[in-house]
Amino acid sequence: MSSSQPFLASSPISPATAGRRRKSRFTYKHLAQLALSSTTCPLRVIAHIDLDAFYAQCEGVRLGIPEEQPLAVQQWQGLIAINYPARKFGLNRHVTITEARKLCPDLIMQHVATWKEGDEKWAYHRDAFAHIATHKVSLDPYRLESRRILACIKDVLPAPPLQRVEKASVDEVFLDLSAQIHSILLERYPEISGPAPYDDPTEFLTRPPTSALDWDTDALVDLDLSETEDDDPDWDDIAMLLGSEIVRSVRAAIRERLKYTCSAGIARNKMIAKLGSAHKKPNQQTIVRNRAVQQFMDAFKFTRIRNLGGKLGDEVVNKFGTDQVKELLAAPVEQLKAKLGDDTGTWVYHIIRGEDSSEVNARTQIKSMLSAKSFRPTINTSEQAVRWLRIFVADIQSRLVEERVLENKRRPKVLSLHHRQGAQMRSRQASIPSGRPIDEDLLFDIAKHLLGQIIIDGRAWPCSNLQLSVGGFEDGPTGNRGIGSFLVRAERAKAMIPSIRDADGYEWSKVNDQPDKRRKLDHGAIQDYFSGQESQEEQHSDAANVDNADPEAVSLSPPDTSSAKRDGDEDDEVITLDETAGKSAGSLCQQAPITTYEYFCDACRKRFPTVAKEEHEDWHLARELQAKEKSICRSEPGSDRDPHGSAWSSGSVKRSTVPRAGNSNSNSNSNSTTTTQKKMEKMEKGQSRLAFGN
DNA sequence: GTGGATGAG
DNA sequence: CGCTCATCCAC
Repeated sequence: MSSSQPFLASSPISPATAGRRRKSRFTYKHLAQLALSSTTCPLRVIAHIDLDAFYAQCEGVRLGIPEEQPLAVQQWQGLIAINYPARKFGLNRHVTITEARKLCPDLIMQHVATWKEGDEKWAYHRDAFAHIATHKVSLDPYRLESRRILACIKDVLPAPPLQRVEKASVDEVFLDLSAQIHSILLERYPEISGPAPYDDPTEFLTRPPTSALDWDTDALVDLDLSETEDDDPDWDDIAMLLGSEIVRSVRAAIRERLKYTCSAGIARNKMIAKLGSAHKKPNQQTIVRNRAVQQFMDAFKFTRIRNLGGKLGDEVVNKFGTDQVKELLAAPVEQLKAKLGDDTGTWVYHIIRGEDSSEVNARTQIKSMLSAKSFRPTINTSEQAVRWLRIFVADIQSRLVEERVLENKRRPKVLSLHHRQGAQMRSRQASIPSGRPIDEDLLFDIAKHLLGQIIIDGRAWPCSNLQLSVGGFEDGPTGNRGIGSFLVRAERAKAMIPSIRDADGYEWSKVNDQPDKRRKLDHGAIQDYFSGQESQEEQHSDAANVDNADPEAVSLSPPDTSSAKRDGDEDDEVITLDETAGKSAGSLCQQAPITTYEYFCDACRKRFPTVAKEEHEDWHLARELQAKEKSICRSEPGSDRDPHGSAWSSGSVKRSTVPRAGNSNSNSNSNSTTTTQKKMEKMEKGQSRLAFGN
């Protein structure tokens, strides 16, 4: 119904010749894993989208500057973003503004917005550098644009859980396209949509129709040893191609609706997708097919890989005398483990082979918020510092307002103040009392108190940097809305009626200490729930009434065989719910405690699993914002105006817990890091050799 | 929980 | 560079 799939119409693959000369390398089980966005599925498709010179584009769009015009974003004396036309003149981030002007006399340098003491809002000020002593930078305009873009992306993609979007930074997102692609595959290729022969999920699929794949497009298929290769496409190639179609449509929407260009990478995991998006930069997308992965990686310095860009990367370079992936490939895993520690060594071994099973985290709520200032001439009195605290508080408060107004009433629990004196960094934090609303005075008082503490136990002056931050966000006390309180209620339900536990595959006991696993389970459950419910129309008007379970609703769930039918047995990698799913969905609607599983979306007039609530509501918010978008005229090029669009939640960056070196430099404490170990285990077990080309 | 360190953009 | 944000870990 409302889950739009715009790409079904234009298949680049001609189904004409249905070649079935051989079997696919993939099985029905792999296909089922795809529907679940399993991180070990060899058919998985991940995209990384990266806005081109984002800050510069923001200013260009805001000011209505022609795209070919060289443009840079200035922050005090430096340039923090340079658009592509300007880069042709050899400009980079480290040139000063005078050097820049010399290299490119035509360059426009727009200074970022700033806050001024006493102001209620940031603004674009002329001659900002003159005010460095009294203003602080504000990146709010870019956060706001980032939100609009994220909303646009969420709008063009189908509703969750087919959609999975992770905001990775202000100008980057990851998409897990697996589930969506799965649904497209089933529709386009009925021959694989049926049950497996003999109901055996280990049966291989038939080959896809073997006409020439139209890898065409500006989207680039990349790096292919071609010649010697088996040119027959398999389902992973089809999946990538569909992924590329989706990404192209996402980029087109961003371009048309918001005027931004971006680059993208499409590949089998996050790491490669990200390398892919950086491969051809402005306004292009790159597909890295599975069979091209190693070749693609070979060309890189491994220091380009995430988590290897810092000290860990240096350490590896020093210990192995190279920074090339190609050369490090020769190092046996034992040697890597010996020199880097078991966990890090194993991780490096896999990552340079293109293996990365980190998941795309579907959440986008902010976890902390920070306002900071480096003092060019240092400051020397607490009076000065206090004045800056006031500004920080105003900044943070205004951002909190945006967050909370349109979001699920979350509020920060702790306030912390960091202080730097020379090389010395110190910080103190305090909890924000709950109960009363947060306002500037409250935050300001706490901040002053923290400053007092810092000043007391240490020589504080001269101070070269101050940062005030809030964190420990949690759902507001009023909100029965939100995961947090859901968990509380769920725990209570569990204690009272243990028998309902596990009926549907949830592991209640691990909810609190194992967020990652929890997340994974959630998705399997959600997936099945949705597919089982598909065409149900219900007419509750209030989520609170669900426990009155109208008997009619019980019939909601003949689990849709197309996607919910999964084998169970041996492999615990697959989330298997098969018949249990049907049963539990039924029982969900009969017993009182189920309320904790569900909420009712008024807009959709449907029930959804509570675990999907945040995501679902987020999606609605995105759509609302999009609707508004369409009727908004952009603000005029004037330079002293705030371009304040409506704010929408967004925000958080749920970074995957990635194996970083547990040991770090001084390899004294080279133990610990169990998360790495888990990752490795998962990887070894799941990552199929099928993932590689022949 | 707190404060420092690291890594990312 | 300057400003954010996130995660991990020893304490």
